[in-house]
Amino acid sequence: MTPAATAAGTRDLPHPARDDIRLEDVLHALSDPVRLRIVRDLAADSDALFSCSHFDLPVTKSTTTHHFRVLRESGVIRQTYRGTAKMNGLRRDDLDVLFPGLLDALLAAAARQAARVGTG
Amino acid sequence: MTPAATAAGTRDLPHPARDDIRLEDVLHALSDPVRLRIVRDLAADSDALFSCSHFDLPVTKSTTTHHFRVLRESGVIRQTYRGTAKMNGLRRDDLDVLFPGLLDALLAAAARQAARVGTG
DNA sequence: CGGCTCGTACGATAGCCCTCGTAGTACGGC
DNA sequence: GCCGTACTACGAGGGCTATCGTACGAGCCG
Repeated sequence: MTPAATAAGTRDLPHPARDDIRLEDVLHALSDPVRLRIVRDLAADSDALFSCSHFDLPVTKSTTTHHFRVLRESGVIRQTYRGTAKMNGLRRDDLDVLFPGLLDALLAAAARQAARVGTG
Repeated sequence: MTPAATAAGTRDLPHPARDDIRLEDVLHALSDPVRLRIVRDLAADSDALFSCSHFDLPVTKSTTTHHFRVLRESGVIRQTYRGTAKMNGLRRDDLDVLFPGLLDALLAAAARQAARVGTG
């Protein structure tokens, strides 16, 4: 009902401000295998936005919603409605300002482990 | 009672092998403020080994033991007995081989946040 | 309008985790 | 040998979390 939300069915979702993003929350969000995989997939095509249903995760839809919310509330991803779909994208810009090099190091570490163990 | 442990009171503690260290476990270990602080303190004097009681943590001794064990079992620190004291050191060598640049990025991120928020 | 798909909300359950207190073990010094 | 120090083990409690099922709202298409 907010005047800003009147435009083209764009419901807003609560995101933490950049300065409210805490490192512990980011690390906790990424310490779950399902969420780490989501972030890796999002980073693969960094510019593209994927809907929640685009991912093939070994959990139900309810749990998927939960994981995406954890990622959003920790400041790792940005979610915007596009019609009935919810598009997800990394908050790479904000994370790079707050913690330069961290995201790349994390993604590289995840990729390295996936190649080593075969979990990706 | 093992023959190897007979030498000079060196009780052994179970550490994960380098190839058994999992990124998710490392991130989970570091997602706790107390443990993140321990790691930051250990990294400050990277060569030195500190006993558990060296740290001034806002938790009891039992909880401190618990946190050090989580850090050890996740592969972040190495613990060795030295008489009655237990010396702690970062496993920087192993972590750098597994995840190059990750530890430095994490420490830099933690330092940056501490400077920003004043939690350090 | 009717139905379809996408995602949410709510409740429930089970497991994990942080915290602590108390009791106990290992080592060093007197 | 005895005591103090450093740390551990065990058990308990309280809270968070991951997971699910079911029921529901929001937008699109015919």
